[in-house]
Amino acid sequence: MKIDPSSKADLSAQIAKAIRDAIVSGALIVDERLPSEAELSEQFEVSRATVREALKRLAAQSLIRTQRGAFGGAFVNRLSFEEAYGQQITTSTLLLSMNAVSFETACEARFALESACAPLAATRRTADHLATMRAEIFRQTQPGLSDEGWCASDVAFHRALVDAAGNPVLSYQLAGAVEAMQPLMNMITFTARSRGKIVSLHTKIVDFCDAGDGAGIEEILEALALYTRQLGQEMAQKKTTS
Amino acid sequence: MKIDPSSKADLSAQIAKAIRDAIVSGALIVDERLPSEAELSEQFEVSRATVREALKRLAAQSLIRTQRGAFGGAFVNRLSFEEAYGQQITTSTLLLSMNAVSFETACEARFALESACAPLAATRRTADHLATMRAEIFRQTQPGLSDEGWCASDVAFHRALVDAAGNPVLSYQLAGAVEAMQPLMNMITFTARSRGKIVSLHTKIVDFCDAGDGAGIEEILEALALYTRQLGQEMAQKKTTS
DNA sequence: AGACATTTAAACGTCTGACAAATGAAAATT
DNA sequence: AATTTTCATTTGTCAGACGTTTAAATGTCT
Repeated sequence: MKIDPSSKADLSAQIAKAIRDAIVSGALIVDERLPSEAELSEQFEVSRATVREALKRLAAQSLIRTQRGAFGGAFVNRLSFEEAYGQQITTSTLLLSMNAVSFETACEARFALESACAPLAATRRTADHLATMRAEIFRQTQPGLSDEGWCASDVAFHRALVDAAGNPVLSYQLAGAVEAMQPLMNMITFTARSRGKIVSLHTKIVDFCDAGDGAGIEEILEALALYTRQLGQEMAQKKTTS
Repeated sequence: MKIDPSSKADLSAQIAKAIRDAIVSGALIVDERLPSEAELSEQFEVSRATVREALKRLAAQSLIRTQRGAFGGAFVNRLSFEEAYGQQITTSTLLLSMNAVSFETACEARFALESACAPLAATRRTADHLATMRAEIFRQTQPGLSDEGWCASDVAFHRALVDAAGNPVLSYQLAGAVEAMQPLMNMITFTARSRGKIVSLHTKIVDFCDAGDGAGIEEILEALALYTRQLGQEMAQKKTTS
C-alpha cells in the first residue's frame, strides 16, 4: 500500500483517508484488527508518528478503537447509535452556534422533522414512552424548576416523542435537531404563564399519542411551533430595546 | 492549564477534550488562533507529539484548521454546512451499513423526513430547484443510464426537493438520511418498468412543487415510499431463493 | 518615495530512536 | 491442575532534530 505523493495534503491526512476508505468500502470489516503501527509505517513508508496521527484522526470519528499490550492494536469499531448520537449533537450544536442560524430557521426545521414522526409515534408508542413523557410533564409543573432544568426536561420530552416512533434511524437524525436547539431555547426566559401554556400543549400531545391520533399530535405540534416562535420574537425584541 | 492525572484516558484524548470544551463553550471563538504546538506542550506539560495527536483529533472533526509558516498555527474553524454535510453522510452511511439496519427502517425514516419538507418546498421552491429536478428526471429517462447513474440521479433529485424547502438546517439533517440510503438502493436492480414508474412519480412531484401543492407532494411521496419498499421486498425474496 | 527582491524568524510536518506501561500467551513452578 | 512468572508484542509518551512553508521585516534599486 502506498500513498499518492502528488497530493498536497498532509501525509497523516492521506493515510487516514486511505484507511477510512477501506473501512467504508468494506475491505476492512467490523472488529478486524489493523496492522500494528510499525507495520503500517512500513507499508506506507512513513514514520510511526505520522501513522499515529492518522489513527488518532480515525479514533476521533469513532471509526477505530485501540488497545494496548500484546495482541492489542487498532480495531475497526462498530459505530453504535449512541456514539453517532453524540457526534451528531456536537456537530449540530456547533453548526447552529457558529453560523448565526436564526431561531426561526432552527425552530422551523425542528418542528417539521418532529411532525414527520407524529404518525409513527401514534401507532408505535409503548407504555414506556408515554410514562417518560408524563414524568417530564410532571417535572415541568414543579414550581422550583430552574430555566436550565426546564429546557432539559423539554428536550427529554421531545426525545421521548421521537423515540416513540420506534425507528432508530429517525431517532438518530432527530437527536441533533432537538438537542442542538437547547442552547437557543436557553436564551428564552420562560415565565410561569408560558410554562403553563406549554405544559398544556405537552399534555395534549401525550394524550393524542395515547389515543393513537397522529393527526392530533401534528396539530398540537404546529400550535407549539407557533407559540415557540412567538416567544422567540419577544426575546429578540427585548434584546434590541435593552 | 493542566490535565487531570487521575483520568484513565490517553493524554492526547484529554487534551483534545479540553480544547474541544473550550470551543463548544465559546471560550475560544471562530478564527481565534490557538497557542503554538510548542506553547501548548508547555502549558499541558506534555510532549509536542502528544499535543499534535490531540490537534489531529480536532482537525478530523473540522473543529480546527492548521496553517504552516510564520504566524501560522491552529485556528478555530467555522464549521460550514458543507463540511457538516460530509461528516454527517459518512457517519450515517457507516451507521446503516454496520448495524444491519433493514431496508424497511431506512426507507421509512427517509420518506418520513422528506415528507416533512414537502409543505415548505411547495411554497419556497425557486425556478432553480425546479430546473434541477426536471434535469434529473431527464437523465433518468435516458436508456443507457447505468444502475449507479440512476441511483446518483435519484439522490440528486431528492436533494433538490429537500433544498427547495429553503431551510439549511433541514437540508443538513436530511443530507445524511438521503445519501446514506444510496448504498442500500444500489442493491436493487431497477428494471425498465420500475424506472418508468418512478420517473412518472418524480414528474408528478415536480409538477405539484411547481403548483405549490404541498399536500400533493406528500401524497406522491407516500406512493413512492410504498413502491420503493415493494422493490426492496422483491430484492429480499430474490436473495433468499437464489 | 515606491516597487521589487532578499533575508529571516516562526511555525507546522516529518523522522529517528528511545523508554514506559499494558497485556495476553507461554513457560515454569508448586 | 492451578498458580505464578516470564516474555514478547504493541500502544503511549518523550526528546531532539531537520525540512518546508509562510509572512513579515529588511534591503536595494529606480
